[in-house]
Parts: sequence; C-alpha cells; structure tokens
Amino acid sequence: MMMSTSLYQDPHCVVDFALAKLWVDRRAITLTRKEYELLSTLTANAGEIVPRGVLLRNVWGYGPDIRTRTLDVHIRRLRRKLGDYGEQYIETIFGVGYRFQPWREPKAFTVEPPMLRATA
Amino acid sequence: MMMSTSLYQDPHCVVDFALAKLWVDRRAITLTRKEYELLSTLTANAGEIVPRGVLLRNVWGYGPDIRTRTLDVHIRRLRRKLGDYGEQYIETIFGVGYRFQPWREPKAFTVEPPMLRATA
DNA sequence: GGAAGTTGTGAAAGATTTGTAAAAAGCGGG
DNA sequence: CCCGCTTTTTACAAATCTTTCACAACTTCC
Repeated sequence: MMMSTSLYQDPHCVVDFALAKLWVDRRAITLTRKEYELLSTLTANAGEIVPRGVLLRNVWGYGPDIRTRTLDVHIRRLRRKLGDYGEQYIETIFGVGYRFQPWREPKAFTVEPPMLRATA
Repeated sequence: MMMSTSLYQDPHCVVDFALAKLWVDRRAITLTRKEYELLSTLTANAGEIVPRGVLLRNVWGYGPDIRTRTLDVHIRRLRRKLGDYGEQYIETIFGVGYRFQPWREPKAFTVEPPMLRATA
C-alpha cells in the first residue's frame, strides 16, 4: 500500500519522516533516534522558533524543571550531519530556542561579482 | 497485467514466497520455517524499516511486553545463509528494527580509480 | 569593560541495544 | 523412548547511542 510520503524537502536537504531518513545533497545520512526526533520537530516547524522547553518536552519528555545540556549536544551533532549548511539550517535564538530555516539561496556575491566590466 | 508468482528478486537473491525457497547466486538455500517467515516479512517490505515489535508480532505472535533474543539469533542465521551479502542485505536500525536492502552495485572506487592522468 | 547567564564543544562516563557461541528446551517421526 | 533437527534461552562481549562534565565562547545588560 503506498501512501504519499510525508517529508520535508528543499534544494539541499530532504527528511523522510516515514523512512526516518535524511539526505543532504543526495547523500544519505544516518540519524540516531534522538537526532531524528529532534530534526523532525524542528523541520515540522520550519521557519518558526521552537523554544527549548518545547523540544525538551516533545523529544525527551522532560518537565520544565530539568537542567540538562543534552539538547545542545544533539543540536551540535545535527548541525554536523547537515554538513556545511548546518549553521545555516539550525539557527540559535538566544535565550529562547532554535529555528530550522528552510534553504535560501545565498546572495551571489562570490559567485557572480557585481559587474566586472571589462575595461578601464 | 497479470500478477505472476509472488517473489522477491534481485541480481543475487531470489525469494519465492509460494515455494518457500531461497536462492543466493543461483544456489538453493534451505531455510527453516522461522527463518523463512522472518525473511519473507523483511523482503516483503524491502527498503523499509521493519520494527522489532512488528517482527516479533508477525513472525512469533509475541506481544509488546515479551523480552527475548530469539529474533537476533534468527537474524544472525539468516545473514549467514545469505553468504557474503548477509551484512549488506540485512541492515540493523539501532533501537528500531531491521531493514532488508535490495541489492545495489557497489561503488566502483577500486575498480576504476579517478583519472590517473599521465603527466605533470 | 565586567558580571551574569546562555550556548558551543570535546571528551568521558553511563545506559541501552545488538551480536554471538553454546547450552537447554521443543518437536515430530521412527 | 530416542534421535535429529529446530527454536529459544543464557550469558557475556561488543557496538552504539545518550547524557553529563568541564570549560571556552558568546550575548545581554548595566
């Protein structure tokens, strides 16, 4: 039985919620369970801030009174697995939480410098 | 369109659900009943993760509260019978279950080294 | 600039899951 | 019953994942 797969998708990154898989630039990346749940929560709210408390509750089942750094560590490992885009994809909102930013083409500064006219 | 005998098939491995038989590289392999049921369940969902719980329920009829290592032992024997491909075919998804991966040609890295150009 | 609080990070410790060999337990036909 | 084969359990070893720790780096606010 084939149902259309639910996934997050942009030019560089695909997350398949059904297969629990991640691809970055066509390359398959293995995620651990916690990494996957964390990324799922973030991409499910792509573009929106997800507060630390919400992540700790949804992914870890922690209450509001638990102090841990495990979220930070997992964020770090996710960023790593997202390769060069890690920093761009997962944004830190200081004092609040994190936000997964859908891919946006970088300004083309280095690619196509503004009018290098032959000349002088 | 007619639906011929139901079987799983790839360049190295054929599983015939009707005959309850397995061939690896043209060689017939005898499977015990449990081995066969396990392999059937896995190949029937080739490419997809099958959670431990599902296997324990489908193949053994166990409920979610039963702790046993018999699944692991059977996986091991299946891998053995699949010969050199055992590890490649049956993938462990840590903390989740197993996945039967259809055959894929290995990357040809060693076969055709990237351009050794004569020169300098 | 300095204090207080927050996040980043590598490494270590802890916890859980899976692999495996070998022994024990089941099972069906003689 | 007894035998041969299959299946399950047992008991560790090994692999993998998760969390903590200690400290560096960074933010914010005064």
